[in-house]
Amino acid sequence: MTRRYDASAFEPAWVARWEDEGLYEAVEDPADPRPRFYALDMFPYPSGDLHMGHAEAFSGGDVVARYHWMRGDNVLHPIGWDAFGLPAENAAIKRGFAPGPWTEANIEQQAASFKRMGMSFDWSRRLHTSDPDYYRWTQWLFLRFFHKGLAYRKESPVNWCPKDATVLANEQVIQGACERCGTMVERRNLTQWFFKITDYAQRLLDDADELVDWPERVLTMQRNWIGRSEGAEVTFAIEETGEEITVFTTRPDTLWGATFFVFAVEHPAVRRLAELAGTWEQVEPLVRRADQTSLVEREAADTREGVFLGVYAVNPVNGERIPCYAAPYVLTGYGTGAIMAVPAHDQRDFEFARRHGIEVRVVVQPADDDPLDGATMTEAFAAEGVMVASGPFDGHLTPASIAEVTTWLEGAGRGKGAINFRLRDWLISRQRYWGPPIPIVHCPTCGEVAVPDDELPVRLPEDVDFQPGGESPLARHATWKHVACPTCGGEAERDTDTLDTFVDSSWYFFRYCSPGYEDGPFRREDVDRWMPVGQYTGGVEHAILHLLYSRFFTKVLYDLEMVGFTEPFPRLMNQGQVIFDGASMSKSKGNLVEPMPLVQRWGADTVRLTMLFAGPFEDDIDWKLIAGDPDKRPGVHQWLGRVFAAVSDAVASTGEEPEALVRLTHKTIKGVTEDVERFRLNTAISKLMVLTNEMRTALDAGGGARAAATALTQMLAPLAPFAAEELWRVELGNESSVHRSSWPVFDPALAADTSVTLVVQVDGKVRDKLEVAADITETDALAAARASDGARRALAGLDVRAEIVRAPRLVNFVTRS
RNA sequence: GCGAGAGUGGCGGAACCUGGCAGACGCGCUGGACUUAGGAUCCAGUGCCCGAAAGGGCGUGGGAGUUCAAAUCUCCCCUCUCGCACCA
Repeated sequence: MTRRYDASAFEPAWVARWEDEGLYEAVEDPADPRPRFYALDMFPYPSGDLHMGHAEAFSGGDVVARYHWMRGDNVLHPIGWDAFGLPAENAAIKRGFAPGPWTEANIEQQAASFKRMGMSFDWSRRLHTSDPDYYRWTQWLFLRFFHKGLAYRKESPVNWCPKDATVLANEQVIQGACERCGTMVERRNLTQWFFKITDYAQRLLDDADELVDWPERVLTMQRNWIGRSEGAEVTFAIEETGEEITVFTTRPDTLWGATFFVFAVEHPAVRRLAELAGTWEQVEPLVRRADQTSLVEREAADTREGVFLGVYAVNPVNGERIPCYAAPYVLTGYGTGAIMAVPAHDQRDFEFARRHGIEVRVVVQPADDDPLDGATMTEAFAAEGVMVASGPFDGHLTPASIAEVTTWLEGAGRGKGAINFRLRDWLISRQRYWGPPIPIVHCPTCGEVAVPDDELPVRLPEDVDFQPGGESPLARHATWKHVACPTCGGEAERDTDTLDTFVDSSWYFFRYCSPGYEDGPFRREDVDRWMPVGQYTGGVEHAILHLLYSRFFTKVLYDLEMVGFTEPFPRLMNQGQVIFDGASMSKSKGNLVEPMPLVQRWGADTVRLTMLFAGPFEDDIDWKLIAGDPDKRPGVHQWLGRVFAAVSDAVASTGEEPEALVRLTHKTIKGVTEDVERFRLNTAISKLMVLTNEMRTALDAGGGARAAATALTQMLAPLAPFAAEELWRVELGNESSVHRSSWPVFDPALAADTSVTLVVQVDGKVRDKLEVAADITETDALAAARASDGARRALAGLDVRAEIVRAPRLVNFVTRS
């Protein structure tokens, strides 16, 4: 009987049945001979129900996990929630709830939605980062960093979001605005906790070369973020005080062209030097303004502003005295916060020099062009050339001379080769409630003291006014912070800041390997058995933040001998964003489309297929363009209807399976396998559609299609797990799940065509097409082509000068010379 | 400005890795069949132009090049998206 497709009739039942059968639990038995495969999805924030982006990302990840099960792997496909942090906390406060219960409620909702969508998660390993059993180990790991000198506290200018009332990491500031709320970030001098990620800058950069299965754009973003520059450090002396100020430059070959010297306005020497020289009155307004304006305002401001400090620096290569300025265009966080300025060969210095009437001295001339004149040039010359007016280096060619000058500086004790990174240390403390308390006690006599491991977790109190307000809510609690110093027993105070959410999410994938482990964050044997992750799937918005931090964590844990590898995610897949009519979806815009109502109406398989068939997984999906009329039946739903009809008819069919269908079945297995391996799910689905159409043709002609139906159902299983299971067990009559069946294999002999289309061209234009045997000889192919109607017509009256024969695909007659 | 990626029908996209039938598959649209009038289903057509048809011409952002042959390889240009953005 032809079976009608009605998803609601069986999808919920399979959810329950799969759970009863424990179908998706990873097997821990070390004696299990199957290869292990760790399919990891970036865990979600519980800030509401699932959105369309989750539907796409997790559908893709689920295909990978299910495919690997069918390939015979022992698959670990866990799920958890990134439950701490600003997104959840802000959403809860906005709605008048406490973050904890609100987060829990969302998690339950998302969990139910994931199950309804047919995600093959191993629920026994579920974790929440806000659970004390989890954040205990987040704190424990923080202390390992602390003891190793990789977690430290310092006062420095930091990013402050006035709306969220907390500091932010550099990575959380997007174009000068808070990553979360979009408010312009301010700069404040505060004492904060940092992770010393800069110690790992070179390794993060070097190991990126190994990540060949990462999207190129993500690697590029990470490399740019780390921002390595090679150059030299050169020490200048301040004439008036004799103090030495070191600068970093990538162009030591232009040292002889330095005609002024610039300090960042925040540089600690600025005030002292200005007061000494009696210029503080002129300098102070600039310093104060830079301190108070937001980063964006500062960048948009007069870019070549600056004030003469009244003192002079001595150029170590020629003893020349050059004026010192303070200017906002020199950044305090990069290099040493002071620069030598070479206006002839740096555009920024050039503009500053012209503005302030400073000499522009050319020390590199273009090799094959008219010589430059510093007095008249209109822009800096940064290209390669010949060094001039540079003492012992006159005539040397740059950039080769950079290394020569560096060596010479080192020999003369005036400088040394140096490497600088753009990457800054990771600011991890937050003045907010919803995160793991930093497990440190501040003691007046002992200083910063680690909370002993056996006193972890330092629990987050629940009786707290968690409204943000400039200091951490934990500081406002009446009693929480008062403790005895673990070292001396005297009166002391807990650190009242909490850890950045990204600390929680930098190690969760290790915890999945040892769920519930009580003697540490994870067992090394477990982690080394499952990891590195076989396939990591998630959004490109984490290209820098989460992925860089997780790589950093893994390297630190490697150095602590807690894991046996240095890269956690060798294979990364980023799904594109789901947008609507060119804009991001949001409730305020009224263009939010949520997956669960669609699941209710059309079924989970339809939602999964819609996302996966829309285009390449890594491309953005514009819902407005793919969805069509919301009241019309989606195309993939119609296809599933045809699949149900074809498979059920095939079961009832008694005829012989036609050769063309057998052949197509094997070709499809070959093609779909390749597509799934390469994550090309849109084309995998299209190939299954073609097979479905061919089955229909065969059945309508009275033929059989049972083998095709079996293969189609199995290949459908990772993509549309409910429909495939229903067909597999009910229509095809199998006892056990299609999701534990073996992925079909193709017979190469049957996957190859016996006859192919021979294209006949004249001068590269198609003039005829012939069906020929796949093993046709070149001679026969040429003869057949020559005899074809199309060729005869097109060649009439023309001389054939050459015949290109590529049997069995093509023959091209060339008539032109 | 620097870096990365992308430009193919009315739409999403396929073919690009490996040069050889451009437009698979689906949506939409047009015409038809059927009917218990349904979220139907099925059949046919659907790049553009000329033509009744046969057939022909044009066609993958633009321009050059390599080649018997270019969406595909090379170079230049244009446009768009994303990321970074005074990083010395």
